[in-house]
Amino acid sequence: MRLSKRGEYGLRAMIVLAEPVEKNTMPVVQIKEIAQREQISAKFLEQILLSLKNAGLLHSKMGIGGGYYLARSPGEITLGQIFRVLDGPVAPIKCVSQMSYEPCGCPDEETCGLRLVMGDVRNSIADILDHTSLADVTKRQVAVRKKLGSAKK
Amino acid sequence: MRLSKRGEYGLRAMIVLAEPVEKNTMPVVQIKEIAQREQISAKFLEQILLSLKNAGLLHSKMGIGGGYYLARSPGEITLGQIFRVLDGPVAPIKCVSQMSYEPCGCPDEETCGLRLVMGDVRNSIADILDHTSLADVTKRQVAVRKKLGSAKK
DNA sequence: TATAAGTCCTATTGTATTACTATGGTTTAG
DNA sequence: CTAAACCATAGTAATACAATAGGACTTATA
Repeated sequence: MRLSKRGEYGLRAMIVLAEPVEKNTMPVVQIKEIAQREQISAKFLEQILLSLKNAGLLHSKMGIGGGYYLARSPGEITLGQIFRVLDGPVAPIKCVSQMSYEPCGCPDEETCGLRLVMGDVRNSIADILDHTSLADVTKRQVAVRKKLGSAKK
Repeated sequence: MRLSKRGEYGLRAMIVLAEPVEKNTMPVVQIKEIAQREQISAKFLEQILLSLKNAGLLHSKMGIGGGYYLARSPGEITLGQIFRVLDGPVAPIKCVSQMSYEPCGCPDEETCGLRLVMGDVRNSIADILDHTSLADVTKRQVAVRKKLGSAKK
């Protein structure tokens, strides 16, 4: 049930891109900077960000001083949107996918026990991913940092 | 976030194998019969059932009139156990896996926003899979069948 | 206006995984 | 003793994944 590197890197990058927006600093960030901070190949990241741009989640500025920035406010971009662009449907099997249904091969879909359970799984994953925005993530990060900071020796 | 065919077929087969136990009929079922009912390659299914047997979830009887049967009662076998044998860890990324943790590459694991969210995802998947037994599945199937039956024209 | 620093875009490559297929063996009921 | 069933390993074609390569395009600024 795993997240691809593509998805992982893309989500990481989007979280990084949300930070300056929340802090009201310069929102345009370059590929190179994200790649360094997150320890990933700049070239690989490039094509991931490109996908996100083509999907309308990012905008970019070309030329010197250019880079990427979020197309909408962090509160309006959910992890589910990002995930689906990079890793496709959330559902474990196609016959329970809301966004891109396809029949699976079972004899009777309506009474298929596996389908019932996998439907639940899909819903609980989608619930989290579609109700967690980039703003929520940074908020949680801040909370954890504060907690760790106060517990420091 | 998808379930492999291996996992899908294995889960299907286990659900089939739980049926006769619940009905108190002969619990030993042959590969061929499962393969036909679920429309899958008998040879492929054979090696899936073998894995499940080696993992201790199934027992088998050789020779004429032989076949596979559940190692424990349907109420004591969870989908999570089956899933992990066939598809590995439930967690989307290794750094949130309870059963087989490995560090991922992020600079600071404790404050990694992605990790926090993926931890939630892992837990909600594991909650469902580890708290749903084969008995639960057949129970649900029966309930659905009854409901559909009463609604029939 | 030349150029450096950035994004844009496509193609290719190497590797790993997936989903089977093939083959040959072992065990046991009848 | 043999047919029906399980046991086990190896191979393969297709696909997806992760990354690399390289050139075209855009823009700030000296």
